[in-house]
Amino acid sequence: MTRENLAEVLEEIALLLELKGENPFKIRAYRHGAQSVRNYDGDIVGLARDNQLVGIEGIGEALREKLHELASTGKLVFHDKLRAEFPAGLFELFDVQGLGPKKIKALYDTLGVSSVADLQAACDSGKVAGLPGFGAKTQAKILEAIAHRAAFADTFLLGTITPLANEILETLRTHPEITRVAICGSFRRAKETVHDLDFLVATKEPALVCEDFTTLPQVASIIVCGETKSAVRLKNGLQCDLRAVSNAQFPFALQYFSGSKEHNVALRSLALKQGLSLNEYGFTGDTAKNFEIHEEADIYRALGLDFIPPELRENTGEIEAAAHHTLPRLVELGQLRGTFHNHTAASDGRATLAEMADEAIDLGLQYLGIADHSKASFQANGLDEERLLEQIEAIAKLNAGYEHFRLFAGSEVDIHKDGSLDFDDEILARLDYCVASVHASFTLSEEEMTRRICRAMENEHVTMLGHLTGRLLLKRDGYAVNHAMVIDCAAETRTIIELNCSPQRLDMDWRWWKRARDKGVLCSINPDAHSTAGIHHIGLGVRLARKGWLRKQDVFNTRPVTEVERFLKTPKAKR
DNA sequence: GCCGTTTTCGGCCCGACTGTTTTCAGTCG
Repeated sequence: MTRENLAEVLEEIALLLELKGENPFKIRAYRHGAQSVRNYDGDIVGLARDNQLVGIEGIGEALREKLHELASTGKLVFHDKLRAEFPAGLFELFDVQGLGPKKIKALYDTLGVSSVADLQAACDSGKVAGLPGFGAKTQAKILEAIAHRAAFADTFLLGTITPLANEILETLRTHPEITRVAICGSFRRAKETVHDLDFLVATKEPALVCEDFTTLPQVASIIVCGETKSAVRLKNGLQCDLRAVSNAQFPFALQYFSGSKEHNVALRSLALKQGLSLNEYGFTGDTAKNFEIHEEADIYRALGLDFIPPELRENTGEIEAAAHHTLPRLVELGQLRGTFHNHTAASDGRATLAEMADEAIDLGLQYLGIADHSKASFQANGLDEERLLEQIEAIAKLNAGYEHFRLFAGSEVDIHKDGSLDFDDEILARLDYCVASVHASFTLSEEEMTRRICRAMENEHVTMLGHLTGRLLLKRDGYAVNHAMVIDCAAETRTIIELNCSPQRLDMDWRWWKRARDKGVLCSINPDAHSTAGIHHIGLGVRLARKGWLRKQDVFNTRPVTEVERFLKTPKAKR
């Protein structure tokens, strides 16, 4: 049972209750509960198992008991009974854009539609258009949505769509009728994956701008186009929404559309307590006139809050911290002085040592850690002892030629199934540092995997732990591992944990960093670069580190080269 | 179903767009 399993069951209950036409607030409570489970920065599964879910926002008595049953027995009778009322295929209908619970229920009740295949057939035969509340246009839109669903994923990696997002942003910036522009939504909050891009513009000509948006060269089809809002599908399947507001409304809309929904609900209820109603256009209420709002920060200030960086807006304690003026000062890209965990052509990278170093120098870094694979990763052309020693020598030679730059000789050493390492201690001792990672035997039990990783961290030469779960976002889940125990072990053994910022990894997950930070565990923002371009992902890494509440002092590679050298020469116990 | 220095009951964010509607329901964010 994982955190995600728990959250998914709650989400599914919410869907089923929607189909039954239950009280919308009850449905929202289940959704909110799922979100709380996903975002909780602790061992939510263990707490649920031990029936210790108290004081967690959004989880009351009923959800506590249900989560306890689920975590301790692996099933939930309430859920099973609910599920038995509807065919399983009905769930996939929620993936079809434009279909919600009411329409799905109508289709099921009248036409017996219980899967996307049924729906396709019902549309093809024209039966859908004849239903009350449906029509020819609805039927055509459903067919279009089914085709889209088959052709594209509906989720994209933050790191891979960032260039496209910025390209559109720059185009909008040049529009003569647009004065301010921003990307909002989960992109701005640095969620690791996003469903769409939300563009916001300030303009005096909203309808014109909305129409122009639908003619961008990247657009494949138009979803909606109204007076102040339009939405399009790009050629790669990504949906982009545009909202057009006035200059005065812009800060409110920026705040509103940046979300998260949970953050906004909390913010609005806080505003209501102060006699203010907040929406995407401004404040209303008796005291609304007292505030001059020009920037987003002014809205937070009006509510007695410090400015909350978008990455933190998940309603996981940021509003309380902003009220008490205890928000962290988050790490910034410009504070990074170097980075570790980079590959070269010696293993499975593309560039040479010198090329990687030159790129790091161009980025303004003071140092770059090389960490090619070790011999057990033969699929990645891992280095054996002899090749590793040659690389150490090559690095020393290059270092002699740099004036204000240094390469660190390291290795991404495989953690064997039993927790032993792929190189002997004598070899590891020759390195400046070492990243230890799991690359095989993914199917161990959670206990075995946790023990395996902790054993590796106990090694004096293991400086940092690589990609904690091995997950590949949108492709495969990480292996089972107890995060809380690994974090505790990292704290005890003074082992750094990597934030692997390769776009498909972003591992360790941002939800765990606050806990790690509070235990005194250091983070290293590592790009796992396999090419010179790959080093640039440290920018993405910083965004995720910020999302994990990390400050400059929590991130090892913000330290200048001299401090890093001193740190690496100090025995782990004294670090 | 959750929550509370207005409340243990009665609230719970709300606006835009579309399509099928003669005034609004459903979906989405």
